[in-house]
Amino acid sequence: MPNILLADDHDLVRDTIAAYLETVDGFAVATASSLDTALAAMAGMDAVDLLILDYNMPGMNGLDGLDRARSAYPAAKVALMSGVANRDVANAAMARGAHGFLPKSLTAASMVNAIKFVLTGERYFPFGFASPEPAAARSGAFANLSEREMQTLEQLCIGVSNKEIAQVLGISEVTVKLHVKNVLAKLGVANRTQAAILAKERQLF
Amino acid sequence: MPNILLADDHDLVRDTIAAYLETVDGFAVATASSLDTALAAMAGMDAVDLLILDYNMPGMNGLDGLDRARSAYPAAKVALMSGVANRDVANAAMARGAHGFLPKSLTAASMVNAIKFVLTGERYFPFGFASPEPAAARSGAFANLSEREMQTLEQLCIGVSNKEIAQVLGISEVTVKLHVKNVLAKLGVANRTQAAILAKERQLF
DNA sequence: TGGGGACCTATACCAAAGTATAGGTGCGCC
DNA sequence: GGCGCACCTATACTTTGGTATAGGTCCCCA
Repeated sequence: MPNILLADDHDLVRDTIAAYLETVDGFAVATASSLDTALAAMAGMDAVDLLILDYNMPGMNGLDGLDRARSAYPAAKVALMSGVANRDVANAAMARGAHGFLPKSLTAASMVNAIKFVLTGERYFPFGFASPEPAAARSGAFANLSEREMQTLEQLCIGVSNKEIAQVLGISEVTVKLHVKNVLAKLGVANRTQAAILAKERQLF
Repeated sequence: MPNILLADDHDLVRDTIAAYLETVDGFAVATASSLDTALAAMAGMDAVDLLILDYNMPGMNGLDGLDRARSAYPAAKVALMSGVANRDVANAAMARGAHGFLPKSLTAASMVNAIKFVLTGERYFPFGFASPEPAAARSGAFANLSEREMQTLEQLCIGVSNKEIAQVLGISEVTVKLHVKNVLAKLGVANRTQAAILAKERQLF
């Protein structure tokens, strides 16, 4: 029977989640309303399998609270939970050794699955946060690019010169410049570097 | 009892994984050695809960095979498996609707956990692929960059001109050019675009 | 006390990038 | 046929990027 400590300063959120985990899956769930009370509570408890910390909670101070919890109780798994789920925060949390990142946008069922997953020793990272809005990738400005312009953009993402692009595509350098100019205009960026960055961030190439 | 179809052209890999899944967790595992035989096999089977496709396998043709499988059997969950696990491929696969990406670098236990996770309806994405080797990120060439050079690189990743960088850093454009030149040399790239791409891929900014 | 490295500036030069204008072909569509 | 569009080429030009060389200050460390 897994032992869970859930720390969140938002009473309603904390209690409802705790109740759900207890009734639906029989987890033993203790609660706390701040990082300090959570750490204090762990001192008087049996081994806690999983500590769930709200990212916005007194005492957290960003991800410092994560470090404090991990160094105080290295044996416990620690997952971060956040309502204002930000991709960078999620990445940083995982990089700092969190065992999971639980956005509050998860469904209750998914949260239980994620918690179970973490309890098996795996690290849970919600896919939606790995690559931001993959649906929007080819949409928007990228949609109006012609075929040649897409090919040109692909080369831009390698960082090669116009001359090299001309060789690869078998056209003159002048034409490449034309395509590049059109790409920049359609994407609304100022130069080839920005175009490459934009395409890279959208995971196009 | 979950029904799994595992398709991989590498006989040894396929059979050992299948045997492991069968004996350890009692999954019913069928196998195939190519995409076409896998799709054909599904036609004659009871509902398959999970289809696991090797990324490098006859008939896959990159991620086209994933699309084929998903459109042929929309009800089945589809996970991709790959030995030459590449972050971009993993992201692209998930963006195209894969329910999981299983690098062969996973331990057997982790793979089972991941498969169970996918079978619950969640989407599994190995954390290590979300931000590629965060440990190695600042390593290598990036380590020898001086503070100013890092600041310069950060600006390069926005795609701004030398003149603008000069304004932001409060130095002359000539000095910026110097820093840029040093950055390019230390990173071993030919121009600012490649430097920006490299840093972006390493998730430095 | 004398390097050495990070940092800054300057002049000069050439290559590359980007803009502007003008024109040509082929294709589909009304 | 005429129109628009994607595509190609060309000349001419300005701006930016990148290299080379030379020199300066500051600070740390042997």
